Amino acid sequence: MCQHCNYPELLTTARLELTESRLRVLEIIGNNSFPLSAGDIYKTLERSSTINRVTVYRILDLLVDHGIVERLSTGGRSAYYGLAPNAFHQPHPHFYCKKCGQMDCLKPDSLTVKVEPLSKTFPGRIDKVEIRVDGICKNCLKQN
Amino acid sequence: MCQHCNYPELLTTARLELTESRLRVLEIIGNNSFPLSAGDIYKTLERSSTINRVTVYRILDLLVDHGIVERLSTGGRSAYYGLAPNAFHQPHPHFYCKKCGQMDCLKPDSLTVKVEPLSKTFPGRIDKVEIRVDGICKNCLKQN
DNA sequence: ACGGCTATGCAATATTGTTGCATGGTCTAT
DNA sequence: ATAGACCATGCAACAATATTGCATAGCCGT
Repeated sequence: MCQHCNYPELLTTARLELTESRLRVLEIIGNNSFPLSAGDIYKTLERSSTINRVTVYRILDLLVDHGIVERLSTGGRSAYYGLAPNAFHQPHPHFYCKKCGQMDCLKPDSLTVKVEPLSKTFPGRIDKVEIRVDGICKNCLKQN
Repeated sequence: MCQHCNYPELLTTARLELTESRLRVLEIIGNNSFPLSAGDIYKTLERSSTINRVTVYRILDLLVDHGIVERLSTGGRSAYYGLAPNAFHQPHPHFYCKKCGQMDCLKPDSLTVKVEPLSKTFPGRIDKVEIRVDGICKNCLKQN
């Protein structure tokens, strides 16, 4: 849950038309404390009113392209989405539970990496560094 | 290309039946300098003799479960596979080119992360830490 | 050689994501 | 206010990736 982000403003600042669907997608992502899959987001939206699955994918692509939302990979099959780093959100690593598929955010300083040495010598363009911890979450450990 | 790994031995040490198909899958992964997708592996195998796509997926799952092969996520849609860290292979980060989908291995010490502080306080089980750099590779940069 | 276990194949299905086209709404310039 | 252009959304079909259930055939220990 983000106390600071103004979602309509995030959209308009990126010069994106402010539509009901886009705002709802962004709110779901921003108000959730952990990243969600496209399917999760679609199902949540569907509960309150109808929206097309394709529209959700397109909005997600759009938000990612404009740097408002971040697409995260998991140890599993589908991508997860969370608010992209901005003035209120530092980049941070994630934890993926191999058992239940839940993805959690870790504290920004719990794991850090120095990119400079690599970026000085790397011949390509570096856009971002993703750190993901895989394992079994507390809850799933208990169940065994 | 791995000069040190004995592939049949890797299989038998893990108490896995040594079959032609498993060995071929493992050799393809081990002899390649960068991780491959399941589809890549399947296509390569198909060129020399027939094998079922499902068999490839099952062998990959098996090798991952037994810690011989490592499943890597990408910024893209499918998982990639490389030799798992062992006596001859240190864990290392990877680079994923968003444009061509090529996945490359980076030097083990090019980016490192200290896990201990996290593992001391984290309530779940930590199996591995994956570091992936996303961007555009040298070749794709040239093409623009 | 026999019985059981395992690896593989095949077909069907599931999941996730994408594309092409139609429609309807919004914005801008007149 | 209206026309034209543009854009967001929906719908259907498709594409890529992965999984499941069941059949078969091969291997292994007795």
